[in-house]
Amino acid sequence: MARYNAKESEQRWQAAWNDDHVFLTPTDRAKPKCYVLEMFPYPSGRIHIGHVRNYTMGDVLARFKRAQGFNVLHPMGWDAFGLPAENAAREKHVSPRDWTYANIAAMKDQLKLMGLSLDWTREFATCDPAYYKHQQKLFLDFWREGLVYRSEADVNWDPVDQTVLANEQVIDGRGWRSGAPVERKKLSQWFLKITAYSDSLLEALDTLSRWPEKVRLMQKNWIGRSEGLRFTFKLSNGGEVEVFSTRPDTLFGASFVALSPDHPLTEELAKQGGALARFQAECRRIGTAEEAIEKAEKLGYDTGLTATHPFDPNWKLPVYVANFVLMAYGTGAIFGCPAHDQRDLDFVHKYNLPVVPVVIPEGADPRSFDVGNEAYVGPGRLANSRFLDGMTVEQAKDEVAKRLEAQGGAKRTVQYRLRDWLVSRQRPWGCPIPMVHCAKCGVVPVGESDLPVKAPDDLAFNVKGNPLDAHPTWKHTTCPKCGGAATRDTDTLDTFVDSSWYFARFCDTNAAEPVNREAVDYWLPVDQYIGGIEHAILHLLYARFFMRAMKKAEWVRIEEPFAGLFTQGMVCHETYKDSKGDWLPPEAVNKRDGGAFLKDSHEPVTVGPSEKMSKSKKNVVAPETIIDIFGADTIRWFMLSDTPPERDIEWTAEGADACWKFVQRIWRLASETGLPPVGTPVSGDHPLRRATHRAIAAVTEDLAALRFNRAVAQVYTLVNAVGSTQNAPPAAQREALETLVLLIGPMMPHLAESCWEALGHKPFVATAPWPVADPALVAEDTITMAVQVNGKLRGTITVAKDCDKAEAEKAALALETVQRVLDGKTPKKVIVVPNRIVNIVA
RNA sequence: GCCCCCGUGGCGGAAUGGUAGACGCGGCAGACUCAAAAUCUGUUGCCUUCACGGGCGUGCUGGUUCAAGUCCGGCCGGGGGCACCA
Repeated sequence: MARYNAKESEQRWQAAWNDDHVFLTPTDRAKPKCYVLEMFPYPSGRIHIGHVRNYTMGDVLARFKRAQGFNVLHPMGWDAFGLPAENAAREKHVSPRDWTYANIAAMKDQLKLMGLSLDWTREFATCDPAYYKHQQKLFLDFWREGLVYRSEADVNWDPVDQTVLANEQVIDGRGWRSGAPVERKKLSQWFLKITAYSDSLLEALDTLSRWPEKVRLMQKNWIGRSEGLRFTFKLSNGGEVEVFSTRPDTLFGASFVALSPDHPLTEELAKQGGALARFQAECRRIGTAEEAIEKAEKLGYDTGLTATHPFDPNWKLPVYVANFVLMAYGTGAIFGCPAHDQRDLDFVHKYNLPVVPVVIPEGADPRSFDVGNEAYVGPGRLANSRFLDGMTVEQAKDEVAKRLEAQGGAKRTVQYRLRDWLVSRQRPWGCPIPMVHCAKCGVVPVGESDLPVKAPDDLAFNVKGNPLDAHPTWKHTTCPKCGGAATRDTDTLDTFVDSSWYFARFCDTNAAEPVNREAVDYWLPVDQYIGGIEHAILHLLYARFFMRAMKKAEWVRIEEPFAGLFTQGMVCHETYKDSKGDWLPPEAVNKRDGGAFLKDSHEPVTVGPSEKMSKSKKNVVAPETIIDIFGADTIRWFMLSDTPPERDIEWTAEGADACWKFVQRIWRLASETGLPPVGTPVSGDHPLRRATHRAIAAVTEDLAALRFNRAVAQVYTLVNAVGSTQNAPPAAQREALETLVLLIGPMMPHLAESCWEALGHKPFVATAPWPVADPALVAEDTITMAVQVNGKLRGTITVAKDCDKAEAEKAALALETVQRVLDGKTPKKVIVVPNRIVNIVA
């Protein structure tokens, strides 16, 4: 019997699927739909093993749903704008476009080796003008709907990438791509009004039942809703200042008012120059980097002004400018209550201001309660607070709000941490912002008939700043409104805009408008989205916002783009170092006799922990290499086996060998001769038939729940059953083997086709219906029940399914082991859980 | 600092409160072979026993329950998210 030739088989079946258009998206609307999507890749030029894991999972699901009779949409495209193309352009003197499309071609070839059931006719790249044309249209729609605005603001400036970043793209005070500490700059920039949907984005999280709890929680924290009160303090200079507080109950514990260094009032006071202006500059210099914040002392500048306590005209509070007050949150001004806020407490210790506890924990004495160095933030009763004394925190909050609202100038509000999405990027390889700046008319949108606004091809990349801005002619245009001379906006959109709606475009990639409404109504939302956890906030929040904005612009009717979300784990590998401490690639290492050695010199190698595959640690394996050795099915099987899909998986050579052996084992079973012909009726009740139908039920359930590792285990169980019942009736053997092939179809599609053919069937498994389990063969008719005495296992009994309790009890008590332990005593109590357990309490 | 998740054999991991360790890797023993590879069979949590058997076992510790890996409290360890957000 010939060994299974994966390479030959895989090429053959990939060609056959392609020739027969097996994976084209159905156009009928009669069947239920299932939209399966994996996060589309950035075209770096090579697929890495993380892609393989991601796309294998998606492909299994797509094939499984197709077999179950769904109309499946399973497309692929390219998130193609971005900085690496510009860097390549600068270093290799190629155009970003040529570089990107060459990478796409190379990656597509590699992806095709995996045998993914994708509809390639829907492929597009976000850098195609045919795509971003519609994105520009959406931008203009959003502008019309009031969801786009331009504003001068403090922005996060990445000094390495020479561009601004959104808040979500600043990780620990550093640029998400460059890793450079982010600087603050004041620039006029484009924003998308994501905060218009703060509440909706927050509340709808509860409806996303098929999202990981973790991701929902991360988004919830990111949006950061808090309820509080806005109210004003009158100032000694005749002005007033509005503050925001979530703890208005602590108002009688106030000891200062603090303004942000960027507060308009601070600006005004600093105009006179001098110490305050210097203080202000100092605060700005420190920036937003994590280390800076960690080390930065709470610093204040006493303005000399005082603020009048809203409940006591004779009570004056000092007004400081403080470095820890953020202009972007609340009103940019606060009142400080040191006893019940750690930050305020640190501040007053420095400036010797009073600390008056006003919330006293249950059981403590109000006269002697002292917070010491740790602010008390727990519940309790109000004290030292005049008319609030004795109230709970909640009652006091309410009372203060009521009274201040009555006095005027106060308002209960909800405050969010979420900021608007800054989408301007000073980069040329992106979607140009379709706006024109006219001296006479101001900002004017480009006419829709003039879309797409395309960037020129002849960009110079050796310039400082944005090559688009530096281009000699491109930005000069005429005003769409008055026809006079005007300039184009030279910023491009954040590439996260590109990925915020691509899944909607996939529904009809030929649509003349941004989307085909009929197609999106049918296909959206995406039923199962699969990708990395690293997009938990950025991409997934932006896409949720985009759906809402597109709904407002009447392109879609839904608000949530992804009904199901799955975040898969990373692929890891052991790390290796030689005696000099330099990293070694896995292929240079030979593992034997419990040790690891260099392949050529037999020098011992230090084996380090398994870590995410990365170039710097050299612990990478190239997908194309392992596909070349084992074939795609082996790699796919590895990616699905053993480790639950949401966890990190470790790639090992032994594991790959084992998967390869299993491929051969299935091939040996399926290519056996001596089976009755296709269509031989099978009936009766044989253990092999039971194993077969139990496998159908279990694999079906596990695949539907994306428990691929368990589905794999169930397949092994069936294979073991086939192997150990060689004397089963031939028809039952055929049934078992055919079932096996159908069950592995989504996971090892090429092997399945070859086996299907060997079993005498016509192609394709890919279009064959999913097997259905016979309930009569899945159900057990005899049950093994555990018998415990005082919770300790003493034996088992075999009884008829659903036998009555008395019968089970009698059988259990009859066990010799039970009798020995009971030693003649009568049990106090016997608990019988039908079909499960008998517990005898002695 | 705040919030969240996870701790099960040598390893990856199973287990609606009901026989802990399914399935796989690795190990051990055997068959086939001149030999090896490949394949097949058996075995494999720990301790104890010639054996039958017995005891102990899901990070530690208390609790709820006839019954706890699973539920609740406290601790220890690992990972992640947010972080001057008033």
